[in-house]
Amino acid sequence: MKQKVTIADVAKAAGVSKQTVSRAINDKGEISPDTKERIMLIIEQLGYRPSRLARAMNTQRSQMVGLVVGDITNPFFPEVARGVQDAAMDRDYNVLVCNTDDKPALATAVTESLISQGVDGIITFWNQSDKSTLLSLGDSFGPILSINTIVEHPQIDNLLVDNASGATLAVDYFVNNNHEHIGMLTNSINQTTLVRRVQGFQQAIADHNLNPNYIVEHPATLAGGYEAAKTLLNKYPQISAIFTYNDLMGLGAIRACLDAGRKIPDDISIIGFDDIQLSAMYTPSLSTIRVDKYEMGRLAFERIFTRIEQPDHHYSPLHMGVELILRESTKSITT
Amino acid sequence: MKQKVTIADVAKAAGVSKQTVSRAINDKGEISPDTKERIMLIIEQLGYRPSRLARAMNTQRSQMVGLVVGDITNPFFPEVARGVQDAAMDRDYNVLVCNTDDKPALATAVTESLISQGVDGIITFWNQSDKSTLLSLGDSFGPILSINTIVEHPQIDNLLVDNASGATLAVDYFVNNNHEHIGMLTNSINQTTLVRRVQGFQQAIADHNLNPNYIVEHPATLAGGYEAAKTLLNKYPQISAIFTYNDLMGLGAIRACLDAGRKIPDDISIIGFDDIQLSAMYTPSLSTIRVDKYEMGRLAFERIFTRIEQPDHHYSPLHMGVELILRESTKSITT
DNA sequence: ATACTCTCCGTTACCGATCACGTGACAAAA
DNA sequence: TTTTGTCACGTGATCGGTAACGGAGAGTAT
Repeated sequence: MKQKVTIADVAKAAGVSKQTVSRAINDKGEISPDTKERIMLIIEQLGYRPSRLARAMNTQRSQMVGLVVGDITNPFFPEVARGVQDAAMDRDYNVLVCNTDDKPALATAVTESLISQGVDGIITFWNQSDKSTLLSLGDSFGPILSINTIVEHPQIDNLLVDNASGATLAVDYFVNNNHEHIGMLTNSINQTTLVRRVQGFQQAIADHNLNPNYIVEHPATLAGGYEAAKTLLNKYPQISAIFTYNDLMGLGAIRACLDAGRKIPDDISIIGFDDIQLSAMYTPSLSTIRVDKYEMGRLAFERIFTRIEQPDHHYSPLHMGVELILRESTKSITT
Repeated sequence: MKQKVTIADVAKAAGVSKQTVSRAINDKGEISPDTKERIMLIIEQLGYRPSRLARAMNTQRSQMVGLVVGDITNPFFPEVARGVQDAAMDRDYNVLVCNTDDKPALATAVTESLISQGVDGIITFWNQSDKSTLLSLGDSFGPILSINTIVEHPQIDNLLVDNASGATLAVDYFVNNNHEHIGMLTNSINQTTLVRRVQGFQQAIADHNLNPNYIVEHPATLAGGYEAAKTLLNKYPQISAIFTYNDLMGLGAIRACLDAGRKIPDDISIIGFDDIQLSAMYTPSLSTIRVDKYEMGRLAFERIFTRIEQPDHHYSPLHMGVELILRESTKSITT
């Protein structure tokens, strides 16, 4: 039992060659409608499922892509993953998902594993400054889409979130609403994404000639945001607005403010980054810089797919815009 | 450029046969330490990566498993996925993740796709009453782990969450805290998980001779929970405790209660199900029946892995216990 | 010296598809 | 009648590994 039906079985049952069966299932080459119909019927009866493994051996296309994320349980990633998966399904591709916990060693290991597995392309959140590994993989492997980290390589594509613009949006909003002491909570782990958000923040602060020293760093978690906000408010009580590295920190900051007896948004305004689902449901809900994560996933797959089809074409980097979403953690002055 | 290094290249470079190289990388068969070391060195130099595709052709093991979930953006699933992925990585396996949106047609399609892709086993949240598809897949394919739906088949394993016990825990808690009018919000989509939770609830209610009519059904979302709770409270104002199908509905119910001017937990107590991350962070935080999702994922993979290694052994169904987590949405009477 | 064992490694076939080419039948054109 | 062409399908090689088996050479027992 359970011995799988192969193309040879179908061929024998239909009294034709394997090649003809292959033609029938792939709609390729010359084949008479009669024969094809007959073969398809037999395929149905036998429950034959073509092996993509075997097909991949010849075509050098496994119809799989790898998706490398930091941690799928981080609310940011599932939406991206879903976008990738949906786009992949449209193209009859499957997606292998791996986590790195933002550890460079793990990132390298899982990526190698994916390549070994035979994926046609890899979408990776490469959130580390070291690009050498990626570059050599670009040489030895091929289609890679690097999100967040710009890598110059003929086989590597780039997708970038407008992190700096997001920071500018937040700071400008604060300034327009008469905030003069604006703080930021940043991630203590050095990541390319972080750098851009912080630099954007600092640039915007400088543009408005404000005090640039209200920065505290902590792990980018809810607890980290809580601690960071507490520290910031203790040190600089005059602060009336906080921009956070991501929404998790923003939510932690909200709790810290409330626990410290500061009212939101009357005493303190807070803007996060990413717009994870939780932010809209929180009490009070968190204003944030939205990134369209689902669309990002779809875009990422479409690009890597195009690259797989046309490897040597030149592609320009993809940019994901951001959007300021105002909710209960900010209060606009009435005009 | 980019032409992949094959085992033949390594063999030629080392002046040995492919078989010997194979022996070197797999530590299998007789090979002298010298030769092996020499080959490994050349592998390193050439940047050779064995193709799992090719290996899979012979061994009939792709070292991939499929994970079929309802929707990876549903906060319940990422943790499960992470558990599966971590356990898989320990065994040098990769995981293909697919979504079904709980649509039977999609579930069948993605499962077929996974099999075609060559996975060694499939872990699926098969949340529909129709088992025939699963049974025939069990015949024609092999190792499948069905979560939530019991399927009797020599090739299919089962993993069950103690849904009924969870409901009992909730009702018993309510009763012990002097609640007499206990309602439930249920999912309007008919799923096996739902049935068990509702039956458990009804049984527990019956055991305590309480009114079993306080049930309202709506989609199992935040908005659905909101509407359902509103309806329930309008119809039966005497209700003082609500058990919800899942946490999302529970959170929606909290909002509805607050909007209706009912205090939580003073006027109304609420218990959800699943313990998604959001529940602990909400204001007020939601009491719930916790399911250890990460562990569930790990267990699921370990079982399917064991099954892959020993297909014809008999395995008993796995049970995941649940736990009552008390938070701010419930108030215990002081003893 | 012969036979036997044990190491170590090579040869051949094969996994399940596809690709490039080859072949036979039949019809239209010369 | 021969040539040319087209259609429909078959043949053999191939993708990159592994399983099964076989064989050469060194060492040991008879």
